[in-house]
Amino acid sequence: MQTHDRRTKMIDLVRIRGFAPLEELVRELGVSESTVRRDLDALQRQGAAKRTHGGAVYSGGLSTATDSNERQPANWAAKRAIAARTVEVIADGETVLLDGGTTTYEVARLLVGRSLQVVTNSLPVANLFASQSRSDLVLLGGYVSPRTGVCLGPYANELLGRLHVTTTVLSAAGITADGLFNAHLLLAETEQAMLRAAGRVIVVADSSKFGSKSLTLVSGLDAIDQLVCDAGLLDSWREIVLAAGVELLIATLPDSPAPSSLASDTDAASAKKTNSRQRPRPV
Amino acid sequence: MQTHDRRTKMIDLVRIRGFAPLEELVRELGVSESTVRRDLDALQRQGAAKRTHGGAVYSGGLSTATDSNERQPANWAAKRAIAARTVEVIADGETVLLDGGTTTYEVARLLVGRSLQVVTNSLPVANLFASQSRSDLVLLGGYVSPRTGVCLGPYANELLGRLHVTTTVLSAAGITADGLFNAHLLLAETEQAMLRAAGRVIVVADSSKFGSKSLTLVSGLDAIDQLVCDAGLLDSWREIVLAAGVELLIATLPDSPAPSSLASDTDAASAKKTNSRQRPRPV
DNA sequence: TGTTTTATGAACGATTTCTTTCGATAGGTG
DNA sequence: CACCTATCGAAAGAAATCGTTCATAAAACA
Repeated sequence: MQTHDRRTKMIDLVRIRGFAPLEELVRELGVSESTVRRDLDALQRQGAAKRTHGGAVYSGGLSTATDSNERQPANWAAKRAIAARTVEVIADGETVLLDGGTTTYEVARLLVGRSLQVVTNSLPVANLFASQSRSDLVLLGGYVSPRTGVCLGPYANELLGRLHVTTTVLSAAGITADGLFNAHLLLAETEQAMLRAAGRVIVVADSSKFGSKSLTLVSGLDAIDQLVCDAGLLDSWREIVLAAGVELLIATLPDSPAPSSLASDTDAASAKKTNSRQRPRPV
Repeated sequence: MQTHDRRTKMIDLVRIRGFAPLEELVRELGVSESTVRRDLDALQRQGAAKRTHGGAVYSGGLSTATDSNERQPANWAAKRAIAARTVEVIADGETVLLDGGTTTYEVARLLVGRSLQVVTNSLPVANLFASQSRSDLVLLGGYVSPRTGVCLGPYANELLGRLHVTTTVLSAAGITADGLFNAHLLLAETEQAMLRAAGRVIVVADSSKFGSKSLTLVSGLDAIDQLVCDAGLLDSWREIVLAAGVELLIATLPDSPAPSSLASDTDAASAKKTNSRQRPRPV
């Protein structure tokens, strides 16, 4: 077996499994430990895999580009908080349309396990729900953008034209008084179709998005029903948003209620613990 | 922070990253190493994660169910050989439509990195190409089947009606003289649409599929241009296939590191090596 | 054909991680 | 108030992994 073939097989194995222990690679490829280590070094330099203690993780795919690497911790905390606040206003049984983007991805993660009908154009989001049987999943088709993993193009827009969802969760690259901006022309068209398909439009955007325009205008602020943002939003922006008739939801950082309840890990005290969630909800 | 919340966050982190080093979990969750280990043990007993040296891998999703576990080694080797033979008859620059299924997934793996236009209804296949910029990717939309991760339904079929591809690679649950069979009614319709969209139809099926019917008939043998199978195909089936005007491609196992032969090789080689090492060559 | 380069496997010390064990703290219970 | 359980953090020995080095074999090359 040649070196190149072996490395191809190796990265195949790592990619399929997501993580491959070194010992397993040694066994399945029939070469020595040293050779596997050297190959993994080469694959790591090449960017296809990332070595860890005991093996290697696949890092060539979308997963690395989107989430594995470090993001700004502050931004990440804000996104998580926004996502946690967003899922509070989504009820079980709804049909939810999820846009692409890191913030909507966080929303999607928190929705996994809920009883929902999910519609999305994002491949990473679809992967979250694909294995679940709790929620139905509808994927918009079309051309898949390599960098972001979202489906674009006329097919996606046309399919959207025939769907109606109760709630659309939309992301944005920038927000000004003029409305929502996005960096992709095709994506803007798809998002406009998402707006038309929605009974309720929720926009998730951290405060850093405000005041910055991007390539193309998606829609005006009046198309938005609810906007979820972190507490860093300036008062001037709050006024602008409220003046446009948008309900503003501010996510607070310290509180992070995980709505997903796992099965009883320890049988004893779980019943009492579930009561620990205290959130006086004024109606 | 409560134990349950912490474990929820932990499995979230592991799921997002695919692999999470222990040290990273210690840092991000703000607890001691011992606690993280104990939690990972619990999550592993629960089946949500799998511990490895230095961290944990997510094991709750589709990846585990579909590929990480062991498949039948014989069948797997046949599928790989079929896939290797199939990609030989696919030229760069083609527009290839890839069906769902484990064999077509192997074909897809070997096509990653080629310069192609790929159309598929399979989420796992799409994930293989999503990160690549070498090949364009078009994903069929529609309802996503939770178990297999393929897109089904009228939307997928309608989109297929407007596409034309040079080659369709189709899988089958069973093959008889009547034609191809499949186990899903909706999938059969989608595959019929795939046949109509194709300039050339390649069916990949290992020899165990022959002679077994399944829920529904997809098409007759005359719709097939090329059929790729392993060498275990009986002559009687070969005649039937050839009589239907199908070009038959038999996949051979050129490099199959069978464990028995590998072991004997190792023994012989080690004996020889030991001998030569004991007698150093004079310089 | 002889030389150079590359690839491979084995060994050893250094480093890291794992498991086990122990003590401390918080919260519930009689 | 005393007791008990569950959880957590820390330490130490055991085990596994990593990086390096060296010798051999194969391949590329002149």
